[in-house]
Amino acid sequence: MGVTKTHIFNTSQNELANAAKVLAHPARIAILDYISRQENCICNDLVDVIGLAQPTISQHLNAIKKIGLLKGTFEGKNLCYCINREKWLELQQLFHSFFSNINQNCC
Amino acid sequence: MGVTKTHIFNTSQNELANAAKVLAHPARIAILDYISRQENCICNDLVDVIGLAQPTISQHLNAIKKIGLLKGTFEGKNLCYCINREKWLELQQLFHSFFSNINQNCC
DNA sequence: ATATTTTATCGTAATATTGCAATATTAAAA
DNA sequence: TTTTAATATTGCAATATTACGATAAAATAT
Repeated sequence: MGVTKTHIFNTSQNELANAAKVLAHPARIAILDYISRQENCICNDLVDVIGLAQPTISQHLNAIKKIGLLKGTFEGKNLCYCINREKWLELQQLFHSFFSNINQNCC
Repeated sequence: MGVTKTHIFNTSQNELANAAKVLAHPARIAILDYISRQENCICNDLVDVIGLAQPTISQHLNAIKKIGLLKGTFEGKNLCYCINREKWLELQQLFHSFFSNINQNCC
């Protein structure tokens, strides 16, 4: 026990939950905030900007990457993290419809 | 170690992360989905509808309650869970502005 | 008053997340 | 080729989350 029973929920419920999980840590919010403020792609001031150790930042970036929210070059020194706009809009839409499809005639 | 360093992040980052944390489990999405489909307040078919044990549902409800997303009567048999619309709209706005404030001129 | 029904809490086990030091890997620079 | 700089991976410790059986509490019904 202690493991989420994903199989008893439908795809869109799991999808939204997984997306929310990525946003469920202030470091990842801060990382996305920071990347969004850059005109160009960032390389990595993230460790300095955020204030967490490099391996920790790397793990958070990986979590963000895993759901496809980042694109760019991920090899070597000149790597370049960017928001994947398509995925971004997709998630925006996902959250939007979740928040919109609530019955307003309650209580 | 192993504990989130909330103090190094700002209020709105922590706020959004905490809201996302509530949505970061399919059971809680399913619960909110279900409540939203009811014209009236629900009492508790949730255990049957969702398919998790009663203590587990109770815990999930508590997590949703804790950030103020539910209102109603919480005592006794005739209890009544409802979406707190004010908080709901607040969260909707929170996510909306997060998704909107992303720089589109990247990569 | 005594069931009955409904929800909450406690205790516990399994798993997941967070964080970092140490180390490995990778690619550019010297 | 050897540094050097940047990122990834590994291993581990601390904490959080998820889930449920057992039990308690609370309110209605009998």
